[in-house]
Amino acid sequence: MNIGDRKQLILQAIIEDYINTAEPVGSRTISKKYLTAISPATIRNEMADLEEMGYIEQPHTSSGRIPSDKGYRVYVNQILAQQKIIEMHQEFIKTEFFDTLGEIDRLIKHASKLLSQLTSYTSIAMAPQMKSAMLKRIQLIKIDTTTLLIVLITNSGIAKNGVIRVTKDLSHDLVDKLTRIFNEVFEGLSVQDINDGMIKELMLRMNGYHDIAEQVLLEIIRTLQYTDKTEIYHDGAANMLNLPEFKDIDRAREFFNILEEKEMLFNLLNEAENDVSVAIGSENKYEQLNDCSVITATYKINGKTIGSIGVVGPTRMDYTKVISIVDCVKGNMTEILTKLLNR
Amino acid sequence: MNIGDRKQLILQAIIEDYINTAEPVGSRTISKKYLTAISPATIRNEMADLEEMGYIEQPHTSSGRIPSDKGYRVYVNQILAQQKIIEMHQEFIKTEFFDTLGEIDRLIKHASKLLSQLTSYTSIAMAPQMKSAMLKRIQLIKIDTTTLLIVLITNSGIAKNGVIRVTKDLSHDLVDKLTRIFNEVFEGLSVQDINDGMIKELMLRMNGYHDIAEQVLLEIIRTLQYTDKTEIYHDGAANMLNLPEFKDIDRAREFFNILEEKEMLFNLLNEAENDVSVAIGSENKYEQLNDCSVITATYKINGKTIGSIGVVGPTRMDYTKVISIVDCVKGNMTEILTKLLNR
DNA sequence: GTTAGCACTCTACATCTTCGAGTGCTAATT
DNA sequence: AATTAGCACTCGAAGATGTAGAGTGCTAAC
Repeated sequence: MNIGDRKQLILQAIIEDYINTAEPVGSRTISKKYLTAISPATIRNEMADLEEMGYIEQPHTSSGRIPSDKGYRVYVNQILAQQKIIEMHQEFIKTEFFDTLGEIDRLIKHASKLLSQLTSYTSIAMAPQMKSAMLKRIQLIKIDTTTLLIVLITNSGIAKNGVIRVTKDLSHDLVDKLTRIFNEVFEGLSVQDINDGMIKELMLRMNGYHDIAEQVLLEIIRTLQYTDKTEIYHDGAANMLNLPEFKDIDRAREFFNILEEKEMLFNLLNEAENDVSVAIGSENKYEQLNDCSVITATYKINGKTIGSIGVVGPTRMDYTKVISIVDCVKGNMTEILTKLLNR
Repeated sequence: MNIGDRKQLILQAIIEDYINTAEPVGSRTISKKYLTAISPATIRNEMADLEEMGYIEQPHTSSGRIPSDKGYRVYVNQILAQQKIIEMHQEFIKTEFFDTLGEIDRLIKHASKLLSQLTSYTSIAMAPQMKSAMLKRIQLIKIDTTTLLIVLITNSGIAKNGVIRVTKDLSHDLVDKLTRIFNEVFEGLSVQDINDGMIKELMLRMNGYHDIAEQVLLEIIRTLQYTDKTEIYHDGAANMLNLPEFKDIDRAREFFNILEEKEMLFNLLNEAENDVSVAIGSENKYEQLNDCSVITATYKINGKTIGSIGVVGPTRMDYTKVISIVDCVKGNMTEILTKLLNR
């Protein structure tokens, strides 16, 4: 899929100029600012070719060209292939993160803020996913005669709470016994791993307390799933209003609507691949994002993917910069989380 | 501070028309739509007086009048005094809430969504404040050799977690003993109540484990305070972009910036008074909100205020409707929470 | 005290014009 | 054969102009 060296250079020039100015780029500009050795006329010919091939577009006759999604794709692939990831802000991000030891939630929110500040776009981030996390420990605590607190602790050291109301007054000994059984059956498993066999075993051992066992089990599943879909953060939404592409109120409103659809953000982040992935304009599965680009990456603990972060910006996005930053933030999160867990 | 019956009627007409249309209101409109018995000329005279008194303003010579903050204030005071709170959506809100039994967080988020949907403005809501909540129970759980999970349970049945890392490997018995001491010293108190005397007592009884006691105490305080300032939700921000007053991107950007300042939202909600309070335009303590109105109310458990909710909209806001809705949602939250706790 | 009448003001909107950036094509140049 | 200069043409952005309409304040009549 080689499009020719000179064409490639011209495409790159168009993209980079457009990223900076948000204005269609003309042949004269390219000749003057980027490729002084080539005359505007020649560039015009090449641009006609590039347009025919679908890499650039003309908003109207007699205006300059703007990159198409396909054009950006070529450009981004080049960046990704060349591992052109710059050590930009590397040091800054590192020091920023070392200031936020503490709870994981805080780390995620901090990462989100950092992403939006550094990129000047909108960041999104999901907290560690509980559905696939291994349960290290389940603890039932009796709060009062009818209330039971369920504390779930995962292998990654994250704790979540759920509450159930019971009709019988359970003795402390019984609560301890239930706790023990739950741990023996489910320790080391994730919610996804639970199958009928285990439930049968649980019920067998819970003889006489089937109703409570069921209640607890349901609450465990509900707590974990609820957490996953709701602990989604975003930051820097207001940044978007600085961009010329959002001077149109309708577009802006659509964008802000997306941010309030947690479900959608969840799906976006859930598709993030191992490393850094980029979805450009129409490549996005949601129509509403068809003139945005989304860059996502996953963070891990001990090599296991547990959540993801991302940046949403206009298709006219400074890809090199944003990819670098997302990559770097993801790397630092992984590092910190792993250290935190193993120390 | 009686401004005269007819003037009052005219002011009211101006405000109500302006709320609907967002256009300056002229004398002819009032004569035709509201006060058919009075001629435009008379109304013009009265309007000149109202303007002199500061209740209405003229954007430019030869345009209609718009209400000033002072004008809105008179209008709102009237609503509040007459207890003109309508039973609007009462039934709907009630049934909506009965669908969300479960965790308190969920309830708050749901309330926030409901507020923004019903009002078409932006809602804000804070989760129950932990700083002033009474601690019912403190539970330390050993996760592994160096990690201790702290579970805090308040009187209102809300649980929060904190984690600390310790250098010594503590035995289970010791952890239980520490748990017991912490409970004996702090049960029934709020963080705010903690004083030097208690810390001394704690240290005395924790002989030999001062460092751990201190670590736990700090983490307790930090967890509660952190929660308070960060668990602030908002919803319906995109609604604002439908309003003509936000067609100006700069104003919109400013507004969205406010929403990302959790600190500010926290302070706004923290000032909410018992019942429903209204801050109109320049009455707001933050300059950025000078052309917005904020309506807040507090929700309670067993008669004790534990958090608050609010709606932010343009000064040209349908006060009657919004005040009613905020009042009603607050009432339902209080009811549900109290029931939830006492059953 | 109220109202009709009128001259005046100001904005919003539509129309027109101009300017400049950019193009594609052709013919000359390398 | 590839490149470039030259030129006529296109189109949008921005300013200028004109007009209609909504609204006012004032005066004089009711």
